[in-house]
Amino acid sequence: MTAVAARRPRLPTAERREQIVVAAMRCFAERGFEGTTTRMVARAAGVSEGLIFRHFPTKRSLYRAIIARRIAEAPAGMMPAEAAARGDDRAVLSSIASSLVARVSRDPSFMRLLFFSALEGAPLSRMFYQARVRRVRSFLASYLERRMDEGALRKVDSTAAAGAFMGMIANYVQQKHLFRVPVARLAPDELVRTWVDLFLKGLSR
Amino acid sequence: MTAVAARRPRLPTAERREQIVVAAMRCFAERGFEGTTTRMVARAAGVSEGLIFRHFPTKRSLYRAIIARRIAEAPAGMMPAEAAARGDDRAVLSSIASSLVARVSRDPSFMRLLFFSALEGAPLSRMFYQARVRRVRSFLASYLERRMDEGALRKVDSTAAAGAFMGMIANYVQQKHLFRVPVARLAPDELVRTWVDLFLKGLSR
DNA sequence: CATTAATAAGTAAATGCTCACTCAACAGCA
DNA sequence: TGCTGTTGAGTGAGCATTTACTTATTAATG
Repeated sequence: MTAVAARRPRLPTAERREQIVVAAMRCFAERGFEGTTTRMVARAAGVSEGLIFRHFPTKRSLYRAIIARRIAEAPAGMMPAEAAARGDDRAVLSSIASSLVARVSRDPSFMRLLFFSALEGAPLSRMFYQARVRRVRSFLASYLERRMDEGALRKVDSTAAAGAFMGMIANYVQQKHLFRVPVARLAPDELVRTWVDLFLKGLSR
Repeated sequence: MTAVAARRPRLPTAERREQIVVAAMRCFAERGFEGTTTRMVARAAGVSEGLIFRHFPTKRSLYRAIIARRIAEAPAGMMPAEAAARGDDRAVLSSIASSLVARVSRDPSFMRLLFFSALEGAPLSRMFYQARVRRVRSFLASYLERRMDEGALRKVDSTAAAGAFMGMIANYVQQKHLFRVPVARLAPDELVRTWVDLFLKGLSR
């Protein structure tokens, strides 16, 4: 974990900065802003505490850099345009659900960071939420709305419906990776199918 | 907020303890364990910092006392036994949903505390979760299972189904009271109806 | 291609401040 | 008067941040 400096590993600014950001991300995701000390970050990055402040003026600015970077990442697979274009409800919903489950399983620190930032009231937390959670729901809501207009699904409030679907998934990943409680007998792909079936049947005419 | 001491208000132990606990609950819910200082708690309770340590040996023990107390509270209305007994699906689901929404609206600090404790890895956080979240879901899962056995609902994994329903609600209250983003066009009771309709139709045979 | 001046990367050790926690003294009540 | 709830002034530890300094890399010059 700790990249111990094997004798003076002088790095160019960008690389070192990257290294610090990566280490800090792990720390902040694990213990939150208040729960993380600059000493911990330095240890995790394998550098001296002072160096952190050469790259970032304050601890808070390091935190901001991390959130900003995660905001910038693209939510790949969670807005399946093709499936949406051809009106394949099942594919749209499955894609959203399974890519969300997969993404969080691969990197739970992301979700932890999201929740920490919301709870601790970081200034960027709203943007964080908008960029990474809201957008997917809006995409789904628009899609559902269109399908309702086409008469393929029964009419209900599209935002509420999209929220309901996202909630099924969110609840699962939260329990699994945030509360870390045993969560379901079903395998992830069976769960996804269950959600999609339930939801589509619920919206059928 | 700060109950300023109007000249030496000597209180019996139990009362003073209560007062400290209540103030500390607000603080910890707002900023988490790491983000709260004993000074803040003292201010909020209107007592000196020293007094806190006469009633609780450590900051952590105060935190534990709070979590323990919240574990002990009963989740009123969220396990509607009568409606369940007479097999009124709509009443069971509506009752769970609307009492959860109402409870969190009335006291959002509860949910914040739950999430903080999970993220910060408080020792009691698992019990907290079990007592207050898991139990309701288990209740619902058993109910659904029974109704499936009776042939009133189609057969799906009851735990997954219960989780899906709870997720719809949880997602909503989280967005509203934790992320504090604008969340739905619908009024709470309309939302509840939408969830229940969607879910029951999804489980119909 | 040396030599060296300038700069960038790095650190250890301070700095002042805040934290959780303690304690001697005091004030209200039986 | 003795008991106890209460205070406010401590205390050392640990925090984010700064400083003063060392060492590696680059660039310019003869």
